[in-house]
Amino acid sequence: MAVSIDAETLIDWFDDCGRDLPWRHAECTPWGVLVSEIMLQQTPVARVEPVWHEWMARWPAPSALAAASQGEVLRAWGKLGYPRRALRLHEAATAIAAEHGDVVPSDVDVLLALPGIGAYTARAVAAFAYGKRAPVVDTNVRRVVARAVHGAGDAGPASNTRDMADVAALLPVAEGRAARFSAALMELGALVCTARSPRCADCPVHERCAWQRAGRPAYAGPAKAVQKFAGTDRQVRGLLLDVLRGSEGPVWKESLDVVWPDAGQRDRCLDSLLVDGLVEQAPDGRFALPGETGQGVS
DNA sequence: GAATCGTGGCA
DNA sequence: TTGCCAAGATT
Repeated sequence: MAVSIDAETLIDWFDDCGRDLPWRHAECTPWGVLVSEIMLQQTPVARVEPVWHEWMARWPAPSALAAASQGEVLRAWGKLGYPRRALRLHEAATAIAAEHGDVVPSDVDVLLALPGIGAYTARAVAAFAYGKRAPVVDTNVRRVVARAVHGAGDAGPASNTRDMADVAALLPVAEGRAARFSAALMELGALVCTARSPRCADCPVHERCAWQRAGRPAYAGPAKAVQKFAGTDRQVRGLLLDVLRGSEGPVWKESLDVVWPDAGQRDRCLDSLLVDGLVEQAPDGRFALPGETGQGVS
């Protein structure tokens, strides 16, 4: 019999200790929740919060974002990272405005059909914006479940089907409680059951924690792939895009060439940015953010 | 399943 | 200083 997690104990802790984040406020719209979830993908809360506020003031509904140009959206995305998220969110907003009456869908399968929305985000929106009962599995939840339920030091490689089944088995039956529990589970992983040095002394569920009972054994699974950054295409693409974000209009290639010494890698990255639709080239040969080549849309 | 895709803070 | 890590999605 697998160890479980007492939902009410965890929810009580969440009520007391959960962070007061703006997208958790009662007056936050489903659109606000969706924007937050996209921005928070692989990105720390502290970096997201100010940008999220700007976006909500500027684009309070999907149709408002849809009316903006891709360049404006990329500029407003700033340095949150993974800028393709911004383009996909723009696409999703366009679809929501055109096909869903400007209302963020509440159905998981409908959400999954939108660009940039995967297994996690679809269920997070369904749960946090609409109070639905769905297994919301992110990196925090996977770690908490690995420890509290399975007694492992950390989660192994992600397996969507297995991980969601694990979490589904923990969810309270009542819809409202399930959504609250999901938020609490994530928050526990973010604040207490952290990756590096978990604060077990402050954990509301440590009494029943399988990892605690097993003597907190070290993680025994396969080594996690460490992502390099320095010298990768990701870094070069970031440098190139940063030039365009910081310039008023289109720039000549010389302005882009200065950001990286290796011409081969530089050109390859510029090509990939063009392919991804993150950069456009004007007829005169200059480069700009999409929609800002000075040639109009038509 | 594995690789790829940004950025910056912190131990 | 440097490696690890942060509310993933897509191919």
